[in-house]
Amino acid sequence: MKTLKHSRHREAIVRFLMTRKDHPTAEVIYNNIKQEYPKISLGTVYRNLSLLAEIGEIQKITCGDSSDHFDANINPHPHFVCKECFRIIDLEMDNLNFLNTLAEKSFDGDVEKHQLIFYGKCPDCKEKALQNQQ
Amino acid sequence: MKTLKHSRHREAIVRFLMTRKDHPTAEVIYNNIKQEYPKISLGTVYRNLSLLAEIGEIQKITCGDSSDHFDANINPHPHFVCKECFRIIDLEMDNLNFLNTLAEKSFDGDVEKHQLIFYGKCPDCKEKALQNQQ
DNA sequence: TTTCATAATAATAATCATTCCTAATTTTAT
DNA sequence: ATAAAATTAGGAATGATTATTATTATGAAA
Repeated sequence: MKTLKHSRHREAIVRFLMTRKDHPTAEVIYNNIKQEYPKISLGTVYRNLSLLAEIGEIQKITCGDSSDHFDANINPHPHFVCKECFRIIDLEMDNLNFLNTLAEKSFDGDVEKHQLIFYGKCPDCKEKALQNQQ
Repeated sequence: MKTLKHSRHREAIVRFLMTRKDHPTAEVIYNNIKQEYPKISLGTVYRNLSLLAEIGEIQKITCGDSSDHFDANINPHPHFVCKECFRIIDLEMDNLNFLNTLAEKSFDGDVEKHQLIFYGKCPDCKEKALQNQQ
């Protein structure tokens, strides 16, 4: 197994990700890190994001749009995706681990984790729709 | 709004999808339909899959691997993805619509639907792992 | 603190799924 | 049958992501 060496870039990626609640894409992360480290390359961002997700330090979110999103909050929690503005919102719901147990009762496999994504209209877009009606 | 015209290809795609429980990718669907309609093009498969998903006649499943998968069963149900063989399995669980209600209580948006994917080891891979231990 | 093995990187090419484009064909309402 | 509009094949284009390679940075051991 490969031993990790310290990397400023990787550290910066995690640090940046921890400041954001909106689950940015690799591209967005790249553009932001570039301000601190102008020479960083997009490939480095992708490589480190994969690595970090693999070792479980961050979480990759695949919500159905064209790009993957990343979340520094590895505590299992559901997400909401707005079908209008495509923003991703963390939902604060009670612990849903019981779903894994429930799933395991329905077949013979081992369940380790789950990803739960809700789709609909976010508070902002809901509000805008209401205003347009009047 | 565009009115749909009848299309043998689109019909064949739906018909094929209904015979499968394994949620094939566009590529797999293409290779199978090709045996009945050798001149069909991959673009046609993609276009029709998008269209069918849009009008709600089929369902697109984005589970985190490189390709989208498709399901003719539009009745909401959770999926299981094996982290070893990557197969997708339908889970037969009790109705989980209450999750949408629960989610709506946690913020101000409108929830229309959800996608629930469990990850772990499928029955076959679990069995294989056991045999290798002995 | 030098040395050295190896991880990490920049830059860029390559890959792969998916979408777009266009001219030709099919469908269907009249 | 006619014509408008949807559908198609074939291939080019796009866009996200991964792979490649030569160079640089890191960290353990001497």
